[in-house]
This record gives sequence, structure tokens and C-alpha cells, in this order.
Amino acid sequence: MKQEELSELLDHHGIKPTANRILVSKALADADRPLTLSELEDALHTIDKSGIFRALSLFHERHLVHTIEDSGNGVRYELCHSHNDDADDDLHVHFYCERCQRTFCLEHIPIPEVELPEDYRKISANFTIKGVCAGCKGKR
Amino acid sequence: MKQEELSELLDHHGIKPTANRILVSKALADADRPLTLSELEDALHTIDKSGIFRALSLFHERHLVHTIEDSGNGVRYELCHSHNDDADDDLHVHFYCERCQRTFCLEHIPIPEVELPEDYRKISANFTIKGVCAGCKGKR
DNA sequence: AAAGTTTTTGCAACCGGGTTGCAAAATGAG
DNA sequence: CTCATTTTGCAACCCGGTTGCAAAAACTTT
Repeated sequence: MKQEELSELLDHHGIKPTANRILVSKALADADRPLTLSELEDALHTIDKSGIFRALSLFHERHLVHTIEDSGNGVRYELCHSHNDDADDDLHVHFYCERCQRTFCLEHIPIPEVELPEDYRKISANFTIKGVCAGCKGKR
Repeated sequence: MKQEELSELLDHHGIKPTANRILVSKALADADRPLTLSELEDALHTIDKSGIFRALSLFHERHLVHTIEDSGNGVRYELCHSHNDDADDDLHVHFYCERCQRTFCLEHIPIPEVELPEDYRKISANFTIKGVCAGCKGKR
């Protein structure tokens, strides 16, 4: 994704597009899967982790990214794909491979609706399936 | 739950029922919701956290407990309710309340099956809905 | 019952992700 | 250009989770 577009995207979410923030959002945009803070640290060795952390926090607050909880490996961040400003309305199922320890987006599988007990109100949801991915299926 | 029963339960999972292990399993059995390591520490101030940790790890390995990932608050442990030895076959949806920060079991809501892409194999799953629980609905 | 072996436990230390305080650098307004 | 505001890097910290190690407890064997 181009700097230009990213800058506009940030702006659109009320985030001043600084160089660092553009880099962080670019890394997220270019990745095909949600990333952890440390993965971003590796990818962006020019920015201190506190800076990445603060960018991510801000992005999250402004609903530019959403988070998913990975198996113990901490939180993963992913650009919101929907282009409306509402909170996480593009939530899909994630898949964690126990062999290669990677987390994939199953974009085309939406999180199913379930009927909650009386007076419970849903705000967001996290659905991660663990198992073995196609790539690891044959191996070892 | 009685010591006697617990002891038998541990035995049944191939776990030598030591005093500490019985205490840990009792705390889990008596709780109406999955607990974190630190919550167990508070409940069982007579046992060191490393001991609780090792008991939990062992329980998990032997499929006496399963784990769910709570919103950042770390891992929560919960006794498996099913009485067969298979791995997590009694998985249900969990609810995390953003007001009181507690995690509830929605025992009667099973995790829905979804169709995975070709060659993906499911082993287990984690489905947590976040929102506001009935108890907190009115408040503040 | 004593000696030896194995398992369990507590303690202290460590590890790593996440988070914060602070002062320097960059940005923007007057 | 100067002053106020925002952003950034650095270092330090916090805390849950984890491990090494030696003492204590439980089991064996004689």
C-alpha cells in the first residue's frame, strides 16, 4: 500500500500521519496476517518498540486496527478492513497453526452470531480455531 | 466438591493426588468460572505460585483442565466437565464483561462448527464474546 | 525401622511482552 | 525566530509466567 493512501487512511481516522505511524500502518497493511508487537519490532527495526506500541494503541483507540488474542503469544494487531468508522464490524474467524505457530485470517468465515442470555450485550468477539494448517498438513 | 471425589478424579487422569493438587483442583471445582493463575494464588495463599503453576500444567497435559485466553489478562483454567478422556470436547462459549472484567462460562452455548478451508484440521477452539454482562447492565 | 531413590514443593531468580516517565527532537502556531 | 505542543527514543519498570536448585516429603528396598 502506498504512503499516500495510508496517510489518507490515518487522516480519515483522526490520526496525524507521522512518518512512524505510516511505517507501522504500512507493515500491517502489507502483512497477510495479524502481527504481534515483537513481529513489528523485527520488521521495523528503525522504530523503538515503545513508539510502535503507542502507534498501535492509538490505532486501536481510533478503530483503525482491531486486536485478537493469540495463544499465549500475546495480542495481535490487524488493520480493520471495513471502511466505515464503526467498531469491529468486520470480524472473522482466525486460525492458529500449532505446528508453524502462525495465525491466519479466515477472511471469508464470519464469526457466527450466537444468542446470548437475557441482558447480556455483545460488543465484540474473538474466535480462534487451533489446529494444523494446510501448509503443515503433510510435514513431520 | 469433596476431597475424596477430587482425589479419585485426579487418579482417574493419572495424576498422583497430593495435598496441593487436591487444593488446586478444589479451587477450580468450586469456582463458577475459569480462573487465572493469580486468582488461584489469592485463593490458595498456602501454596507457592510455582506449585500452582506446575499443578495446572500437569492438569492441562492430562486433560483435566482446559484453558481459555482471556482479554490480555492471561490464561484462564477451567475443569473439563466431560467425563471421557478425550481432549477438549466440552468447549463452550465464554463471555468477558468489560465493566466488571470477569469471564463467565456460557455452558449451554456450544462453540459453533464452521467449515474450514481445504486441508485445515481443527484441534480445539476459543470463542470469547466481549461486552457487558447482566449484572453490570444497569450500573454506571 | 534405616538407608536410598524418586517425586513434589518452596524459594529465588529470571524472562519477555507490555507499559510508563522523562527529556530530547520534531512539528506547528504566532 | 520563538514559544507551545506533539511525537519519539531510551531506559526503566511491572507483572504474569517459567525454571533451576536444593530442601522436604513420599515411596522402596532391605
